[in-house]
Amino acid sequence: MNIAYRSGFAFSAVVTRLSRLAALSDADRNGLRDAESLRCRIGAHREITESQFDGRPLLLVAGWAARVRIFSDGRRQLLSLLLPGDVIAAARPDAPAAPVTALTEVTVAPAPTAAPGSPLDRAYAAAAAAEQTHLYRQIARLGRLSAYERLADWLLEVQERLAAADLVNGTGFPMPLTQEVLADTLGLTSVHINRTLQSMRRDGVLDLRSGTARLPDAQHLASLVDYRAS
Amino acid sequence: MNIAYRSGFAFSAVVTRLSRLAALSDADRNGLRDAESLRCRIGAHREITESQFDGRPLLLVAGWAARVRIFSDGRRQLLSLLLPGDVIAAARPDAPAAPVTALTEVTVAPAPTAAPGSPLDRAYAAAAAAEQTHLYRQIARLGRLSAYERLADWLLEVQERLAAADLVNGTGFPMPLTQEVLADTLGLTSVHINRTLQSMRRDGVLDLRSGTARLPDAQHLASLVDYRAS
DNA sequence: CGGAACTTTGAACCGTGTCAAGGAACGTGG
DNA sequence: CCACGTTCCTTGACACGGTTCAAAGTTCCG
Repeated sequence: MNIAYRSGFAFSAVVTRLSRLAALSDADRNGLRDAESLRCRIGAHREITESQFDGRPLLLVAGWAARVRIFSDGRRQLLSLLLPGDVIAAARPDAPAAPVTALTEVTVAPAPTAAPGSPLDRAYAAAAAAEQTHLYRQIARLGRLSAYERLADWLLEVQERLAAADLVNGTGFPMPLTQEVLADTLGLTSVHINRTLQSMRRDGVLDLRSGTARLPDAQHLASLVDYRAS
Repeated sequence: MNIAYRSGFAFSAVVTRLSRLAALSDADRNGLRDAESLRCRIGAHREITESQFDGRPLLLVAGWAARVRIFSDGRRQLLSLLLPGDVIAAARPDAPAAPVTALTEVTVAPAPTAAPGSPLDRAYAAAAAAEQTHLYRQIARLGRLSAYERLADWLLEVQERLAAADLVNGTGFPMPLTQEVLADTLGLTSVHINRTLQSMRRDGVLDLRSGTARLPDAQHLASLVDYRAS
């Protein structure tokens, strides 16, 4: 019962998130606590591999990460965003090169193994299902939405996902990505991201300063992209 | 042992595909045969729901299908393509509206349940993993590739996936989609798909006639999109 | 105080969309 | 077997959203 544990805010994102996916048992919660003691910090821009913990899946305790595809000519696309409380599935050896990269400084811990059918197991399954939903949404975003709409839809998704880990409060939510990373997420250029962000600010639908975002009119953004909250 | 079974080519796509994902046991193969007798045909443009077989996942025995997102203003995006041998996972009730639609006439059968750890179970898991890989690839395609590149990458993917079900032969492979459906797959317009297809034909890298495609220079297409076959 | 990383701005350019119309292919019924 | 309607494919002219290139401004941090 060390200091890190007692102050333990860093871990609460994981517990909060997973608890909402399935009612965890005490055994599950203890397993998560044990895993916490093994947590480790990874600097921004570093690659995250499961090798730290002999190939087990990881829990993203704090910070933002993403699965990234880089083309040989330098083009880059973020495939899937990983937020605190998300599970980083073990990469299959045959998988094509799509490493997970830390977008900010990141804290990870090994995911405790769950007994089949246990609440924790169901939470993992629900997390995997949620990730698939995010992939579908990203596809629709890239395929059919304009730059303004892509940003609107993405901001709504991030807000909702962070809320699931209790990381949204009255003043908004953390948004630590640079405009260039945002561009690689949304399939645009950083120049155009910049212009689009400004037009959202002008419209009074976005307040983004010093790494914190607020959506004063989420309703309106949602109507732009016919968004159904889950 | 009815006629349909003995001539049973329709089913071999499923068995072929799953056998390559994991060495199936005889019990698994028998289960697939039993499932076959329950197969049912669904017309093009009809929605495919699991309700036909009390909510169990389905096997796509023949024909093409896709998970589709339709926006309220009519925009449409195909999220994930389903080819013969693919597993159509049961939709979770909380899932956002992304129904599976038959793109051609389609034959489905209920997926036999697999004992945990059995070869069939591993085949299902591998199929799910493959689907996730396809989603990542679709994201990279939509986010960072030009129209010409998107088509090249998509054609290569389809060829490879159909080959996994033994549906590619010397004369090419089936490609029954209209240019409009192709547009909704690749996030483009049908007019632009048309122009891009023509330019591929002019370049001698695509032969597409009467529902059959051939890629005379797959190598070159692969180099365009730095493609690594799996 | 200096440098690196990030954001902002402008002007020109281009890939893709839009709109509109005509042509080919295909199935269906007389 | 032809006539017809429907669906799909093709083409042209033009518009526009987003990119490119280049440079200046800002913020942050050592």
